[in-house]
Amino acid sequence: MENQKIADIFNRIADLLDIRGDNPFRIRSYRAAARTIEDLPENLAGAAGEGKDLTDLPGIGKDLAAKIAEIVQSGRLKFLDDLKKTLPPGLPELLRLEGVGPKKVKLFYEEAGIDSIDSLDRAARAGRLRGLDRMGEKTEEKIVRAIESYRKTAGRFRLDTGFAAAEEITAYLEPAADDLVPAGSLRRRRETVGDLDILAVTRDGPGLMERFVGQPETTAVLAQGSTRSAVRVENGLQVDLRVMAREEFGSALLYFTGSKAHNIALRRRGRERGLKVSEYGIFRGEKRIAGETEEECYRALGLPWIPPELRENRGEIEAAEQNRLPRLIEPEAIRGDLQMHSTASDGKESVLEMARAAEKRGYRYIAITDHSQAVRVAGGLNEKELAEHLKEIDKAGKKCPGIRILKGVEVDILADGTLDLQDEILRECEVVVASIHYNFNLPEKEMTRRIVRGLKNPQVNIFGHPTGRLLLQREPYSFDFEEVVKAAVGEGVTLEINAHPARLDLNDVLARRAKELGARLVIDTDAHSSLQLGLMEYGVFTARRAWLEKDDVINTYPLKKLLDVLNRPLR
DNA sequence: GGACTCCTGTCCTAGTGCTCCAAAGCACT
Repeated sequence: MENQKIADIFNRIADLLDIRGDNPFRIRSYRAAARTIEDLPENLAGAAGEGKDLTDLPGIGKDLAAKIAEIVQSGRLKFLDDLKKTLPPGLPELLRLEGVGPKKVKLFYEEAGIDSIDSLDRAARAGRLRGLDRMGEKTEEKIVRAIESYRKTAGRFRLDTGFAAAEEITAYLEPAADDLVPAGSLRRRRETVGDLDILAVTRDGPGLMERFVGQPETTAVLAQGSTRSAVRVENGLQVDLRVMAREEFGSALLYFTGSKAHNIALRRRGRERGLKVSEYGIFRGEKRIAGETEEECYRALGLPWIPPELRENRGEIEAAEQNRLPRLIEPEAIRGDLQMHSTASDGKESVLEMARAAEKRGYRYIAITDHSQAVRVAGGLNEKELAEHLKEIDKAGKKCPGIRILKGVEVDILADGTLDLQDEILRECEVVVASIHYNFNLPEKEMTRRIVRGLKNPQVNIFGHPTGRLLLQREPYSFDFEEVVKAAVGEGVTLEINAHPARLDLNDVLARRAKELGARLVIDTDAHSSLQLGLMEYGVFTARRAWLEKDDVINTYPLKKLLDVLNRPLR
């Protein structure tokens, strides 16, 4: 069992208790435990199985340890099952709406009988909320907007959720298949996935299908046939399995990888050449001329193989035809990570622990960039504390000679565009990441001015998570992207692709545009624990979707060249 | 519910801005 699954159960309990108005400290305990479990480098179910004492973990006492044991053993938790019965099933979902928290959910339910997104939507549109305590017209409008935004992304899942599900399912199916490849938007590494398409080759189709629909995760069988079956699994994701013959595997993979726009363009191209392109192969008349591999399918269409990340019909077919597809950046090209946190602010591990973990990954350098004072929730540092912390970083550096630990900070760009720390201390840093964590709601012009002013500070090297969006959760703040990129280019500021799968910010489209405008990029994990250093691959996926090559990304550079770009001396 | 300790009772992550409504909920990692 994945740690995430146990953490999800605790978070669900916290949500329900929150809506019921339970003891806030009890609620916090569940959330704290969930976070501890998410960040755990080892598998909790395994540890529990070996008889390890789970109460040694921070925030896990006797009660929660027993609950974990129950989850590991039975896959369920009676406490949660009982708790669920006390409230309508649609209530927790309301918490996903921006601007709606437990207090409002409780109010809506108890005073207006609202028990789902749909009923809330109807009530808000009918103006039936404004009679409630502290509710007015503005709040109604805000809720309608929040629901619209939520619905745009409902039914989609973050890429990491898709990966975890795909891994679990393919591992389970492996004994019954010769070949097994997840296709669809997951293979194209889109930031979110709708459903999961898995392709298989096997000599025993019915046996594989039996195993697929019977997997322990299944909550509903949507379809079951000899070549295609579909199920819904525990977290709501729909998974399709398709069994193909060996000779059509390539064309099927091509078809099911998509995107739809890419496929349409390929089929049109085929038709122009007198060919019929389908998931079963490429045919001239009745004769199959390609189908077993993707390479031969593309070749039959007069094209080199196109990496899945580019298959969006955004110019990749023309580029392939003219042999000028980009040489996309590879994960192995990454030499360091320029944004991460330590215990000095809200990270889970010390500078030294982060450095040693990064060294193990083969990195040559990292930057420790803890928060500045404005981010109080994260224990951000003021000038004096940062000065002390920089000394600590130097000390850690001496203990870990195999990797260069750059002194850094993630400083907030305040609402007026000034920075949250004085220039003198920023000058002591080798990497200054400037980011926005507050006042997201400025009008576009004001926000643009604010960012540009922030980036014009000569100490700033990197603009962190530039749009501020959280996937499936929070829209980006509004600003003039082109103007900001131009300012960044002019000031020598590098734009971040934040690799955290909840952010992926810049996204693929904007990162590509930034490159076109002459910007340099960096891929950072923003890790809050050593485990999260592994999120780098998600940033690389996004960079590949943005057509980026190795040289577009500064943390592929050797240290000397990197410092040169950062305009800092090599010490 | 956990941690710490006073072994039953107490405290627990700080504080600010925003919004929208008139005192408080929500968001911020």
